[in-house]
Amino acid sequence: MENKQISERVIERLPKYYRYLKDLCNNQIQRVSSKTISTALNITASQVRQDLSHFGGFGQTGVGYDTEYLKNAMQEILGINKPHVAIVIGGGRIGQALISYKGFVDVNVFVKAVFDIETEHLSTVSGVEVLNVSSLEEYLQKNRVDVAIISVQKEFAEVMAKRVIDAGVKSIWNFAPIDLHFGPDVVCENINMSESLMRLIYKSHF
Amino acid sequence: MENKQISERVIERLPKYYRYLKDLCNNQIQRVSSKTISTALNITASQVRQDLSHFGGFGQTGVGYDTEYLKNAMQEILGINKPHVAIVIGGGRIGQALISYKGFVDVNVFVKAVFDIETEHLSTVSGVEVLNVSSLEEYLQKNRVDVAIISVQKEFAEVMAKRVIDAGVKSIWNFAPIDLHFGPDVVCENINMSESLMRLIYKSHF
DNA sequence: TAGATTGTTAATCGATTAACAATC
DNA sequence: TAGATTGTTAATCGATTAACAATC
Repeated sequence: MENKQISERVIERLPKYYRYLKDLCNNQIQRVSSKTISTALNITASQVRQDLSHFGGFGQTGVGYDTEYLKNAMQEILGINKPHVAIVIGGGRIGQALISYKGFVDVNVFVKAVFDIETEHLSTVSGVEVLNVSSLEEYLQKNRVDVAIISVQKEFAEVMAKRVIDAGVKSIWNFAPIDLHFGPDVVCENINMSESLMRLIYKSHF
Repeated sequence: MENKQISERVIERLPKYYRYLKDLCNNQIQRVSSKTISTALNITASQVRQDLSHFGGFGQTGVGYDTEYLKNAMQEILGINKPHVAIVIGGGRIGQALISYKGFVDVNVFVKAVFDIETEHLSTVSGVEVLNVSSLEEYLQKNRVDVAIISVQKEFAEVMAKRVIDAGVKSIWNFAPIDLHFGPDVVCENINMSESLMRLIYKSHF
């Protein structure tokens, strides 16, 4: 879509802009300045304008930004204006929490199935199929899946990720405590709770 | 403890060093070079040496690092050599998953209690007290708590965080989809799943 | 000894901040 | 018009990388 290379730093802030703009829209606020955005997000106004200018000129000189317009633009930039289909690999505690996670709707993501080696113990959630991992490849052949959510133990994370990638999935959302990296055409985000907790404890020592 | 100001970038890598060193120790590998570490972690050898040198000289010129020694040093630097007590605020799906999360043991963190406005529906986990939020302040007065884990809806996250901070808690691990910031003597790490998912979808558009 | 590798200083690179002309 | 605020260019700052003397 965009072809300029956007730095990871900027990408990190994009969801924050979106979230804030959604708040403003919900509160019927129609205009906002880079200064106001920057204050809310603990960054500088310069940075806000720099970041946004990577994707185009959304504001009006002397006036600011139209919240509704900028919100919609952010939605498109992020790609969450279109629906995405996800499956969950691993139905343990975290997997279970994920399939009933409310936040998916906000970003237009729909979990369609959960896979595990043992399906009996899994409680069903409406709209989410419960399947055995053995049928993973078959499922992926028949169904379009945009995102595979990995919530298995760290020993199995890499091999499960490889299986879905071999079957054509291009996006991995990984909850196992191991950093997954793949080739250039597969994207991955790691939610590493244990690393986050270590950083918290580190920072608390001052 | 340390008084030099360590940049957020370095802090992000500390848990990764620790994890890798633990792996090496488990595999009975006794020595490692900055080059080997850097390859495993997808960074440069220079960076490894720069990072470690912030905390002292752990290696031996011409030889490398003793894995056991460096692992223990990292453990101390991170502060996870000492046990930390945590409580969970919010017994929803994420809260439930957290109280039975195995990863806590690795970082010497122990969840002692979970608080919710409705305690009946909460299944008990051995060693974890189930309590009503109304008794939060009383509990904090009687028990030492190092970390408060916030897993309530975003509307309640800030107010719950404030309550535990007022009661003396200095570290907040926040799972609500809102960035919490506090004064200089309170540290906070946000696990923002919805932001991570947006970044994943953004990156998948190339 | 020769090769390997550290810790540190200097050079480079990239990201953040400041400044300002354009303009509503 | 005067004040506000954008988008962009230039200046600054900080983090990463390179280089190398020290030394095992």
